[in-house]
Amino acid sequence: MQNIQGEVVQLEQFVPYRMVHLAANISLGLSKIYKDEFDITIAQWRVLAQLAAQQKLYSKDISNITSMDKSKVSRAVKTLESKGYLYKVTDKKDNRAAYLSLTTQGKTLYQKIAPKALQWERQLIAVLEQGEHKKLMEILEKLDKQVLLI
Amino acid sequence: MQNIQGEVVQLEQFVPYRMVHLAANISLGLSKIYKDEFDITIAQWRVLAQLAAQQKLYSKDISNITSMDKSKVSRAVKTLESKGYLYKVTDKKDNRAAYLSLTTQGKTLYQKIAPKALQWERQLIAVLEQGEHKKLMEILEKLDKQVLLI
DNA sequence: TCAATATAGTCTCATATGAAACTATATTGT
DNA sequence: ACAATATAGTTTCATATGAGACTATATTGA
Repeated sequence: MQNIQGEVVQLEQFVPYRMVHLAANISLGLSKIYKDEFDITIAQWRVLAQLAAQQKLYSKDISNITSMDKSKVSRAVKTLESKGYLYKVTDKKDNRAAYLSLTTQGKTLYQKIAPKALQWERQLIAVLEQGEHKKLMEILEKLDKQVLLI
Repeated sequence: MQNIQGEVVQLEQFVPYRMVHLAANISLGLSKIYKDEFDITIAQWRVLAQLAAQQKLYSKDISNITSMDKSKVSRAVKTLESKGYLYKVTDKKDNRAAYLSLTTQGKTLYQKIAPKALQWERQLIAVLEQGEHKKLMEILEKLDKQVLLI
């Protein structure tokens, strides 16, 4: 039986692995808040958060901004609408498209979730030293741009 | 209609979102290599990589190390076995368990994938400045530990 | 000893997923 | 004008997923 020759991927030192692994754990931890306390999926939360930041977006915009595919956005929007958290208004200039906006109920939901999400984030980054948070954001920014070019 | 009051989550500045978003893009980019060129899923690749680093692991070990649940590992192992990339040997001390090892064919596959994976990683981190790679790994390490405590 | 409990790994089931087909509408080029 | 093409958003379909049931085996404690 031959031994492994040539280059070896040490998964613990392999950036993609570490990144994906950490993200999965973050996603799992944070989604507990959405799911257990508010019965909201991560996709739904993202739509909610985008609309909280900017009223009147097309589904397409949300899809572009968040990199979620349009099926996923469509489903999240449908559920949020059925629960009364958002409403659609067909664009008069283009009958295929519809602007999405949060209802009062949707904004209220957002206001309940947002502080808890931020609190969770604070607990997470509490472990970082002075300046590391900013450094992390810079690095993520760079990698975000780079990954699209590979 | 009320405006959004209180704390607002700026998704672009929200560490969990940025992390998960980047990881999804990394995963997508890298998986193209496994999938298109070698017809291997990410889960299968992880099993392969763990066994390349350390022959003779239980499925349970791989599950623990990689944080993949046991169903996922079981399925990945089953497929890799059916393709002749690994084999099982029942543990004589415990008939429930089996050691997994790569076949020669499995090692060869690994040797083909590993350099491409590393090359992909090099392209990714090429965008980082001096010292940022190391800094990133330190931060990921800290966050990894912290996320389990929240 | 042997009943109760724990564990390794597989399988089932209900749900989530993305790709691509599809519907309806809009835009472009001749 | 109108045929060809493009786009917004929904739906379908085949596959992937995790939770938990399940089988077989091992360990613990009375």
